[in-house]
Amino acid sequence: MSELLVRKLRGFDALDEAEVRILRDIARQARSVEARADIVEQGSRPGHSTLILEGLTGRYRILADGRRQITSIDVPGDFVDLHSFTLKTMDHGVAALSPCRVAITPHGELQRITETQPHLTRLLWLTTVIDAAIHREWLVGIGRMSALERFAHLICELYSRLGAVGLVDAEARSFTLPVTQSDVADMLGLTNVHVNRTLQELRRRGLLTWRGRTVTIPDWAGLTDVARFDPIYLHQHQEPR
Amino acid sequence: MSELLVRKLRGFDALDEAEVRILRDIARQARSVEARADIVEQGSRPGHSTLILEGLTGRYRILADGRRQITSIDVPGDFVDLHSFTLKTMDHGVAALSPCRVAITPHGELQRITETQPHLTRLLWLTTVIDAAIHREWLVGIGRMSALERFAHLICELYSRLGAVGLVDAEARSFTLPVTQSDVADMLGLTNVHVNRTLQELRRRGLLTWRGRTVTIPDWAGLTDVARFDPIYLHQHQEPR
DNA sequence: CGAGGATTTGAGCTGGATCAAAATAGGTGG
DNA sequence: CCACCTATTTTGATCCAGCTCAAATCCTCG
Repeated sequence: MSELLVRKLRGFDALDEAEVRILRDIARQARSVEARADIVEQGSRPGHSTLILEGLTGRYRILADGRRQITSIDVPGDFVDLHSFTLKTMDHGVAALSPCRVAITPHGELQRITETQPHLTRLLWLTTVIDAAIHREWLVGIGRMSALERFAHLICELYSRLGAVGLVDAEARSFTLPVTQSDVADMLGLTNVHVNRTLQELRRRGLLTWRGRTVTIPDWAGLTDVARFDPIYLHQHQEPR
Repeated sequence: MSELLVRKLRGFDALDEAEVRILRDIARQARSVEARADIVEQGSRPGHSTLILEGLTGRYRILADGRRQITSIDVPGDFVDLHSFTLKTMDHGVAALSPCRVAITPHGELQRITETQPHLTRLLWLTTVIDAAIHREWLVGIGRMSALERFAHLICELYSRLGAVGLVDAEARSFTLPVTQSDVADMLGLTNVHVNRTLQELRRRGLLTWRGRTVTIPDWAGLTDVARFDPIYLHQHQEPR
């Protein structure tokens, strides 16, 4: 069930058979979630962490006056709230951005892994540390880059992350992005109107198309150049951890 | 030497004597770092993690054209790069924002803790997960809040975090903030000019004074109100982890 | 084939940027 | 203790990227 997780962690370090067995067994009770439904509520104290099998989810905060900021997007193979295992209380919500399938891992199971599987523990720790690295990258984007640069950067990031779990069409340089422009606006700290205008500029420059739910990148070099995209922050390479 | 770390972790969960002994012994080779010097270089592969004993440090990225974004600020008792233990390669730099004293913990030591001290491992993991929670809070600020709101929020956060390690004057509601307005600008994603104007507005409203290196908060309720500050994201309370 | 959500366009506005210069403050050496 | 030097803070004037509000258009899928 959680083959994607195995695949993702193998991208960071080799796994032995016992570890693979544990990971294959880690996620239970797969269920479907409809688009826009909350998967984890802000302020809740979940007794399990949720793994995405299909679809995209977003961690978000809504301010009193309705302003929303999506602080991260998660893709299949990601835990949306592994951090709730040590944090205990959710300081933000997690919503399905598209229809999703998810599975859960009881925190007791994670506890057992920390007691008996130090290497696996370090790898799970690593995934939360990479979440933080992505947050930092977004901070640099929202804080210091233009709308055009950060939209381009987001697309580069998603292409790389989805690629790591085999969810891109490498031939066509395309992937499925089943979210609205308003969702993208809440990720980039922009309005939907400005996201739309920025998208048009990316199209005009021949860097991107986005028709239906499919994003295509006709000029990867051009896009990474505009985005100043350097994938090291994703740490997608194997080494002893 | 790392009494502050003990104090900080005790704020999250009770520690037994063996754990306290390990933590007291964890940081070695204290040294001084002058203001503005790099403590960890972007792209480096440190063999140890650095703990702050005194002073303030910032994690930062500089873009090709010189724009700088500080993605987090660390205070005494914080590891500036505990994440480098699993990440291996630094995807950003860490600089001393003021004169600092720091100590180091070899990664081999951390490795040993993950092999033999699951509870301590979870607490160290927790500190990195709280770093991420702070990143998310900053994202909400930069993405969706005004300059005034986020400046106020930063001050509330620093007061809370410094308070957790005993570095505020609770009587006077003041603390030492030995950084420049340009540093604050790079934290908030603003220019130094606008930070200055925003500071004047905070002063005018009687929410804040900042003379020399001392920040005083004459009206905590007013400041938290402007900032929409809710400290849950700092997770500063004891519970079994 | 219709309806409601999503995208797109238009027009005017504003928070924060930019550029430049003046006023202060902290350190330092004499 | 003073004079000086440099970094920092503050002010002023102007500009612009992205916002707001409002109204089409265009999908999509039931």
